[in-house]
Amino acid sequence: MNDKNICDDPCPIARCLAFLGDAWSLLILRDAHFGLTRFDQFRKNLGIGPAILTRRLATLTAEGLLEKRLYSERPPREEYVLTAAGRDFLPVLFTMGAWGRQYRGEGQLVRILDAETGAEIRPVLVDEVTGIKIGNRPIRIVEPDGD
Amino acid sequence: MNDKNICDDPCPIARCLAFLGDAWSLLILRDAHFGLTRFDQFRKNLGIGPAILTRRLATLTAEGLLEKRLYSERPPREEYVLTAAGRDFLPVLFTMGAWGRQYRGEGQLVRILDAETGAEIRPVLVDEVTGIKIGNRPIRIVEPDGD
DNA sequence: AGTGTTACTATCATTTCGGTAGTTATGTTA
DNA sequence: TAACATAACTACCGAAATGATAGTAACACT
Repeated sequence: MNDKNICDDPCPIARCLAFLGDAWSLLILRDAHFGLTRFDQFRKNLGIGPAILTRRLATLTAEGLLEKRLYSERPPREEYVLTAAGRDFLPVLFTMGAWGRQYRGEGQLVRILDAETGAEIRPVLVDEVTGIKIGNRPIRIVEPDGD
Repeated sequence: MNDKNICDDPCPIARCLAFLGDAWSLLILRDAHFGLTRFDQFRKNLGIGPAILTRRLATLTAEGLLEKRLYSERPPREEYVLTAAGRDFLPVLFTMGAWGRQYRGEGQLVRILDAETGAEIRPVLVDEVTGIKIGNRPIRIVEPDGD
């Protein structure tokens, strides 16, 4: 799993996985979407070791999904907030959640509601143009021309 | 990252990540969706070591995303095919791909077309009931009742 | 001065990874 | 029939990553 190789990969899935291919990063992003911003909030909520958390936050920041923001000058304290790229990662988390709910849904699960209507959100991936669900039609992969 | 702990986690995203939280597993699933079924096909296409591939395939099989199928009796040879749970994982890969295309799209990328119409597929995650894009409305998380 | 808070860094045993070589069971070729 | 090829692995080992705990830095509060 070498980041450099993967970033040259013409597959957009591989590009995404180049640095987001581990569970901690995705769980950190999940928590960031649910409102957490500070080191100790992530650490306590995830039960992750501080060294690993530091490294993951640094990667997510370097890759532009999180941004450091000073929230106190004295003492100097920073928090991590989602960037546009980080916010746009939400669909990935939702889609994973939908799969987990369907295939690993034993027992009690967290529910995700529309904050205003209170209706449960049921995410479905569709084609933007046709509105047809992804997976219902055969697909064809086209490799890019040799440079 | 202990599987047992995470499987008790009430978050469906964490449940999904419990065993799918690494890049190789997701890339194997991607290749399975693109038609690969055999050990050596995965190994050559991914450039993954055989020991790791064996472990990942075993996990994906044990977790019900892939299924072993005998394709030759003499010599005995098995291949790996997607189950329903594996096929339903496609939206996760597509969503990752959409993010990768938008934020890591430098240079040439693979394109994914509808096999019949030839139109490029543009995946969007929407709420099944309202049709509104995920991310456009505030959400509320509801923890399950304490058993 | 002593304690608490927040965001880390340092250390180290254990685990996992990645790469190469070898194995098993068989078909194919000379 | 001996040698080679193929497919799907297993064994091994050095390197890297992980996880857990302890310690540090910069302050505020009492």
